[in-house]
Amino acid sequence: MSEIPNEKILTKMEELLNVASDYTRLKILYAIMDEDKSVSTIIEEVGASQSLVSHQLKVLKKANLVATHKEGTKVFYKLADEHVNSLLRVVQQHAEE
Amino acid sequence: MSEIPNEKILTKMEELLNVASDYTRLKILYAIMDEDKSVSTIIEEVGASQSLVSHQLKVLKKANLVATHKEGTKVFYKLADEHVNSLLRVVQQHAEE
DNA sequence: TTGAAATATGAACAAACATTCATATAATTG
DNA sequence: CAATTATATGAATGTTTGTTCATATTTCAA
Repeated sequence: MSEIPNEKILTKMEELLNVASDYTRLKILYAIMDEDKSVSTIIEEVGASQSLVSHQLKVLKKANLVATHKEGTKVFYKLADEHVNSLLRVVQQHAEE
Repeated sequence: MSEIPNEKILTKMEELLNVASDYTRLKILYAIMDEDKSVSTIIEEVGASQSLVSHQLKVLKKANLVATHKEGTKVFYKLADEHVNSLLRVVQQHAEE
């Protein structure tokens, strides 16, 4: 029997889903799925404005979906863990049918 | 290499995630995870108002996350397919760590 | 140190959304 | 039919949120 999870878990789930449920952020997540990339590269590949990408990267970071490291003036982003991958795969499969 | 999915797929993914990313709707989805239940039962188990549950059931139905059948005056809701289960499982696992 | 390149931040605004309250519709029973 | 139970709908509202524009910060090179 799958009971309804407690409030804390549900709120966390809501947060993760909320952060993932945006067109621009989804694109960003896919862009850095295989290898980490600099913000400028992400901007190119996603095709959104510098400001928008930066704002959304901040949202993703705050929710711990992505991690960063710096190299000179560049900042590289990558997926934080494997759960994000799994999530995207499940959702994509659903969307493709 | 995982390319960024096309616009149509991304929009569908965004929609699914959006619909799933709400506290009340998450509770509803869990309530009907194992067996279909009538609206009144869902209201009890979820602990939200009649109107709210009804509104959110409509959202879930429109997005094809749930399916219904009628018995007399009662309407029973169940999860539409296995993807919804998988999604909830993946997200819950992420939230529990 | 001046300039340029890369990234972040803040304000502003329209659009989307969750919830409530009141009311409507549908089915059943007496 | 009248009354009751179960569910749906619509309007109203306060809040959240995605996006843009303008500006700030950081790092490095000349």
